[in-house]
Amino acid sequence: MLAAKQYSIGDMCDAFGVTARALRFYEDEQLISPERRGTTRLYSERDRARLAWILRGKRVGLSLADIKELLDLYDVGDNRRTQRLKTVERCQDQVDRLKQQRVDIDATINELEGFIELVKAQES
Amino acid sequence: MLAAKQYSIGDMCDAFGVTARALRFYEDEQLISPERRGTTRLYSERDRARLAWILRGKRVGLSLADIKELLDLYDVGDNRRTQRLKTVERCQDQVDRLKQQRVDIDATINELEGFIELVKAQES
DNA sequence: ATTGACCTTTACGGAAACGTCAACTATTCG
DNA sequence: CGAATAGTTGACGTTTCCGTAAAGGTCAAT
Repeated sequence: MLAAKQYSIGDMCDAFGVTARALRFYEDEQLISPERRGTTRLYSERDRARLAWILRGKRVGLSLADIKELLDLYDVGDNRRTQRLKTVERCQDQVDRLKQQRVDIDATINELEGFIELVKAQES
Repeated sequence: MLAAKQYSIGDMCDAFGVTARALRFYEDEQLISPERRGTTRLYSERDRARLAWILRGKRVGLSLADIKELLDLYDVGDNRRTQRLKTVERCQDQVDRLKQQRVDIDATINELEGFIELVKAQES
């Protein structure tokens, strides 16, 4: 047992709604590094988890560079004190950014919803 | 009285933290259209309000094209029924997108904060 | 009249994040 | 075995959002 599932690039595309080109690009940028059987890529559960992270990161406006940095931070748990402080700092920065972004989003939602009501309220 | 305040492009840059290049670009893209005294741009309060909208739109991940569309919708209040329905529909789409984005942001914040705690918890 | 600050237009440049061929290879199905 | 299907690596193209000169106009102050 324990036959750690593997997925083809096509499987990944279907599952996540991304193109193969994008996956290869992420690999070029070192965001994921699937195994190879010969030249063919084989994605593991871990790769899937990372991809999910990547895509969510993108949706919240992180650059691929940001995402790579955070994923790398996740990977190395063996930090020394100074490094760990930097890690925390970088993460905290992103958290702060995201919180501000949430404020902006709420404001935009409110404004749009207000406008929608206003338009709806016009008699035809 | 009623001397409707005007702002130079430099004023706008200072007030909003954008470059003049950006403002001219937005004008090219028809997101704002300040008056001219000769060739010099004069921004009104309305222009300021629009710019605030633009910048917040950007921060929440809208493209300039999206923003232009929404601003244009705001402008024409004189719609007919079918047009109004489309307006509402387009706005609602954006609202839905933003709500999903907020979910993503919350998830990402949680994950990052969890990770921060984890890193902090390591004894040095 | 000259300097300096601020403004103008036009135009080329550039990173980010892929899309889109092209030209092969590897595997599989009938 | 031969065609179809899925995968591979470049290499160049595309869109968005401005940055960055280049080359000069305007106006107040010295």
